[in-house]
Amino acid sequence: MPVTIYDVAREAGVSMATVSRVVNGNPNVKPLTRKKVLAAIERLGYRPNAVARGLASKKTTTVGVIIPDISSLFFSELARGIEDIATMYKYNIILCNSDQRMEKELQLINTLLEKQVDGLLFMGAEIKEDHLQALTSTSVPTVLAATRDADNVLPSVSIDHYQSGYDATEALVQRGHKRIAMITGPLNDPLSGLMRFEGYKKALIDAGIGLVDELVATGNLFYESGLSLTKQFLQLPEPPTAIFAANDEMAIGAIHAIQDSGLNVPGDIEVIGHDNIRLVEMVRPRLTSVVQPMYDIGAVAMRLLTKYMNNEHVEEHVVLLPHRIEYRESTRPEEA
Amino acid sequence: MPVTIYDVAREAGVSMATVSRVVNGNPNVKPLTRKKVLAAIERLGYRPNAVARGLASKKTTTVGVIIPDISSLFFSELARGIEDIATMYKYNIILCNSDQRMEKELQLINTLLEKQVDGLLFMGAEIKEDHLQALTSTSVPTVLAATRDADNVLPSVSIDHYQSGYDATEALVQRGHKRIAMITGPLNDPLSGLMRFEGYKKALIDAGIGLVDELVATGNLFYESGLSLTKQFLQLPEPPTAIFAANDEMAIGAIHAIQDSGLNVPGDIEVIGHDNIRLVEMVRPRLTSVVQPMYDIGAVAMRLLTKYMNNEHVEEHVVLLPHRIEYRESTRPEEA
DNA sequence: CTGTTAGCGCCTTCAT
DNA sequence: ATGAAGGCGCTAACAG
Repeated sequence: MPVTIYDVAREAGVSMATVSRVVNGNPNVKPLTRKKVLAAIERLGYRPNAVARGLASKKTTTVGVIIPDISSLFFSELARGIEDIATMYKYNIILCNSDQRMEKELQLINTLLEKQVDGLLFMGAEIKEDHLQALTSTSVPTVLAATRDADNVLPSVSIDHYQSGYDATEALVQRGHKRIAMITGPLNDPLSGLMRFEGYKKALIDAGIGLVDELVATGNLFYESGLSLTKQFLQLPEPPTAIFAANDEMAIGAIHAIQDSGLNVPGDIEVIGHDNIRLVEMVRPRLTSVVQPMYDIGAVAMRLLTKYMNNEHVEEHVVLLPHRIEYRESTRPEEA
Repeated sequence: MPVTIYDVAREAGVSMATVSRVVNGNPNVKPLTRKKVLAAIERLGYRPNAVARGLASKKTTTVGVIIPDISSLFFSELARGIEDIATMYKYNIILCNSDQRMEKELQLINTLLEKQVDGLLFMGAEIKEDHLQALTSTSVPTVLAATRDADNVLPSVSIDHYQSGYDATEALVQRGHKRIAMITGPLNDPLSGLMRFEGYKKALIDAGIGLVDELVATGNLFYESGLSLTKQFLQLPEPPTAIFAANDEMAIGAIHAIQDSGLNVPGDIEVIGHDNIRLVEMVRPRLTSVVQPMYDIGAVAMRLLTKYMNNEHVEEHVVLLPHRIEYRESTRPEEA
């Protein structure tokens, strides 16, 4: 039923090799011949079969993308960066949600390899030995986006989470705060969880303040957890005067908890978030946040992957993108 | 280099057909033989080539998904519903952003068909003749999600946008309002734009209020437009006492504009949004909104698609999911 | 229950 | 510049 390259060849009075050449833009075709073939293609409504092409050429122009949760504000932005660059380089993406479940992740890697993707883009929290094993035992190139394996064996694109945690805390220190609370992410996440927390601790120590256990709480990155954990902070005999939350959603929860208790942000308590998702502009006061360039991470990761798929030389296989703090109304102007 | 079904056959001392059978779970294999084959597969680390399988079987277990923008709060939720059900039925999805540009949409349809997807899930605003043409001239089944073509020629899953606009407005009418403003979506979008607006008009007329031009503004669905358009409303000699925004982002913008001008929500002005994205819980006051079940629309659309791909009988090819209003603090309790 | 044999639609040398 | 022919790895009758 569907028209094949063979039908076109017959219609145009040439061989299938010639049709293949014009379809693939091979210059070794006489203009007149090309024209005939093009006409036949048009007449028959020929549409190349990418699966057949994939089998013959061993390239699918498709990359697999494993993402924790596409409905997340954070990851969907990353995904957009990935897809845009993929499109630019003529790749399509197969998108899979992993919910960060290791078993699912490993199974997805396998499925995607079965589908003969030309490359793999992996997002997740912790990269364990099993991941490395699965990802390095194939010749299909892989790039990690917004994460990194401990020994930097895999190419990756991310920011320095230790430093970003440090910077956020330091900004609060510089505003004269002594009681700076942190709502961390899950600590089994080495980067967005642990590293940001480590940065926080170091900044406190460097400031001669030191860590106070009661000012640290571990959240789950969702709004509600920022809300409830902050309420607990507020019941302390001596509540914090500033809060650093490991992501923006929790930071916004913190703001609301503070406001609900009749206090003012930033007047009574300053709040700083992390990631700078679009939401930060959609609350009052607008949230000061550490900018993690999600879109760019996705875009750069995909670009890097194209280089590997193309066997191009790459200078640095671990790229750290810069971060910075975007100041808004949830913090006061810095003290002089 | 890679191990093929043929290698496994040799290793196990059987024919490739037998290997194929055990790989595909065909019951017509003696247990002992199956065991031998499985052992050989294990030993060789065989991984089936889905591209070859696709060529031979004419099934790719992959569906194409065309979405306006995966980074949107609205569509990413839809996408998650799609992907979850796809996974449940063993399909993978190729995800493509269209930005609702017709040219891009048509080109994506073509690319996805070249890739031999088993089905197509389309999201977008307006379904034009060209779309219909492209989508109906192939035997690959298509389902529209969160949209619908005017003549219902294609299967679709959505809500009744006319009714939802009507209901939102009526809720405001019932609260005693006479000056009810609406911030519409782009009116070239027949459903989320035009239909909701039509519902609004009808509700006003039914209430004996009638349409007031100065109380209608067209936004672009983004927060900023809700913010700025509401500011304009507030400068009217006689500002509205209630606002219905065509989506939640604009509604939140409206709330902030009202608050910025020193007025109270819902005390001075009530606000109602549309869609019920996760954001509605993350503002103060929390936003009353018309629930459009994004996740379910995606899930149901995908489920419907599996039926078509499977040649199952379907009762109703146009499904309208129910909507309702979730009341929160941006509206006052209904007057008795 | 198992093996044989054709393709699936295209790319890609290798000749010409 | 063009054609012929051999796969790519697997499924799907069809025999047996």
